[in-house]
Amino acid sequence: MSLDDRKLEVLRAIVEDYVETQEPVGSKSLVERHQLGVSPATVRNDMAVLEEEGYIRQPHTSAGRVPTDAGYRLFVDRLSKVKPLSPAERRAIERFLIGAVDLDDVVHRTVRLLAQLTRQVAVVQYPSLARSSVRHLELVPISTTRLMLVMIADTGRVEQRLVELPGPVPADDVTDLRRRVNEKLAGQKLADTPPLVQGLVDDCSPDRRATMACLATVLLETLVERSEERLALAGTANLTRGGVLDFQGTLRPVLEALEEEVILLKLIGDLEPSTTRVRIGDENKIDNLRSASVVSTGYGPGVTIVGGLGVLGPTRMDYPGTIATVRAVARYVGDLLAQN
Amino acid sequence: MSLDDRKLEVLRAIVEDYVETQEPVGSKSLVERHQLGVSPATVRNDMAVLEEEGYIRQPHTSAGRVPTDAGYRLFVDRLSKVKPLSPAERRAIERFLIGAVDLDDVVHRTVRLLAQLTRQVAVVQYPSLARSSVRHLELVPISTTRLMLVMIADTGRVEQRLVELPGPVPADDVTDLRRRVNEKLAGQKLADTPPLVQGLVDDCSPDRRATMACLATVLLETLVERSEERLALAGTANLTRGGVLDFQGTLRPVLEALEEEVILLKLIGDLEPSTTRVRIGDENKIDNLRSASVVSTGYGPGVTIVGGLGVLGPTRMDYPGTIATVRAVARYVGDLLAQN
DNA sequence: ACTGGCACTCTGTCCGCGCGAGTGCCAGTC
DNA sequence: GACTGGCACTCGCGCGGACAGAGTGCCAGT
Repeated sequence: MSLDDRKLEVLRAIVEDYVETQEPVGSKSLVERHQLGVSPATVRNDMAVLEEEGYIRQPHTSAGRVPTDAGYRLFVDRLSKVKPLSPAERRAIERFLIGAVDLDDVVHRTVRLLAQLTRQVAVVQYPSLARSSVRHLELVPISTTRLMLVMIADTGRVEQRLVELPGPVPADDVTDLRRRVNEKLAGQKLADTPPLVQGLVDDCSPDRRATMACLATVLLETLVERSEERLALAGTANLTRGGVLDFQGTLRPVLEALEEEVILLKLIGDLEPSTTRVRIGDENKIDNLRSASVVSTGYGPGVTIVGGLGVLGPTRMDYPGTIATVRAVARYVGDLLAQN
Repeated sequence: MSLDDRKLEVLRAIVEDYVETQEPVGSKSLVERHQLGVSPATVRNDMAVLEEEGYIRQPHTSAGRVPTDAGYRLFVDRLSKVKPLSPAERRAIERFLIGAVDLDDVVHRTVRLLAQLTRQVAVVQYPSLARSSVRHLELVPISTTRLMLVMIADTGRVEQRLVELPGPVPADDVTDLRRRVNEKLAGQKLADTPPLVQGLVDDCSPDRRATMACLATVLLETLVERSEERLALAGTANLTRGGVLDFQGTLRPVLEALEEEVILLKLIGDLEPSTTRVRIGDENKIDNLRSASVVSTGYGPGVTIVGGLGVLGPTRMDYPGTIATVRAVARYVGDLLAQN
């Protein structure tokens, strides 16, 4: 049995009402609040069908209906219209992002902005090293046998690592190392560097090889293995919004999930399609987030994507509004990065 | 009326039982669980006095007693013995901190360790810039009119900022700038730098003065104003431990407070006395944290203190254990920093 | 100074009840 | 055939009373 237009309309009404009131919605109140042009009894029949198809369910016999994950899915895919941002929101975004002085600042401002606008938990991934190029590598002597390696990426990220050298290295040698390393690696995509690093060691004169090998190890760690991504998080207090009603009674599992960077990255960091992605309830495949939805998208200067950002909230969330906000913020951040 | 030894013993017993069971403790169960050598009736009299003095209170008439903030205070100051760490905990600390590769890593591992050991929310402040010295300043050309300024502090912190120059500057000039800046500032305490920065501009030849002035502005921001401290946070999920019982029903205010870096810094960042500090309930002067206690201490290589760390939990917390753990972790972190 | 006993108070819980919202179904109507 | 009005039914929820249990304060006695 396929769903005709009115049934879809009923589903949309249920989702909208439920999101707003947080209470199971019944047939009578539904026809009162929306111009469906039919009687409650008819709506009831439609509801029965929608329930059979798995889009809505009753918390208890003889209570109103509540959308299921599948119901939200259908709503997001086919029923919701994009909600344009209010001018006030646009202004808020602009005001908030102006005046950011460096990458850290941009990321922090963005994540707070997102949390504030969506009134949900916001996550912003730092520009991914895997998608960055090396802009410059700097070697700073700390002591005779220690160097600080500083890598500056074109996305603005700066990573540093301490290098323990096998023996004392004179200042001139450091200068030489710095030159060689930069000649070889500057401008390269991080992903392409490993063979080049190996080349660096091979090209070295034997007496310096040990030093270079040391440096190479740390370089590889910094450039590749350690490309473990960084994140910023804000708005956890928003989880307490809907009372304890959302998240089936306890925030525990959600807070736990939010502490795991790996999990968050999986949620927002899957950057393949450049479009906005919505994961509803079970769809995000993480037990702790059974009753949470994630709206995420990629961002970057121009069309390239260097990182992800998104928000997490109860499945019962204002999808159209959230999607619009996430998109808008991502676009503004992209523009901001493009200016650098 | 002063409190004799037995009354203090009763208070200690009440605190210990309440912390453990989370339930108001009555006179009968008290004599059962502790060898007080007197009858419940006697204990009741003592309790009446303790209540009069404000150390305990009854949630409702005819319920057991619960310690007040003042009760916990007295307990912490005079009644609790330091609880030595278990060998397992010592091992956990060592294992956890070994293998940290850089400052970020140290801080993150520490904060997670603290959260795990105390089963509470942990906060670690990055080594304060205000207490650091400049180790090296690096200028990296990004474009002809842009420099990246990277400051490396002796505590391992690395700060970067973008400098917009008034006009194109040739590479040689950058080298010169770098040399001058380092000659003047390297090795100086950050707090002492402002006059030196001014000197840098004054000493400059007129044609380069505009550039140097630009750089100086950013330097000052980076070195002083922007000494806004950084923090790491972990273990928020532990807030949900005692059910919703702690924190009078809602985590909301606590989560909100935890999002405010300023507030957290005030809590753990007051580094004057090098001893461990315990702030109980109202004592921390923040409305949102009325029902929370904070145990914090400073850490640093050797005897100097470069930052603070601590944990936050319900006033009903295991003070002796928490204090011991916080101290131990701070000492280990200090040792770790000293090695650099 | 401590103790045993007693009356009292209060909370939490369980039960039963009635209300109201909401449903499913069915017969009737357009 | 699709929609509607009506009706009986089901449940969750809130309310009030009764009850058990824990804990107290007080007092007289040792």
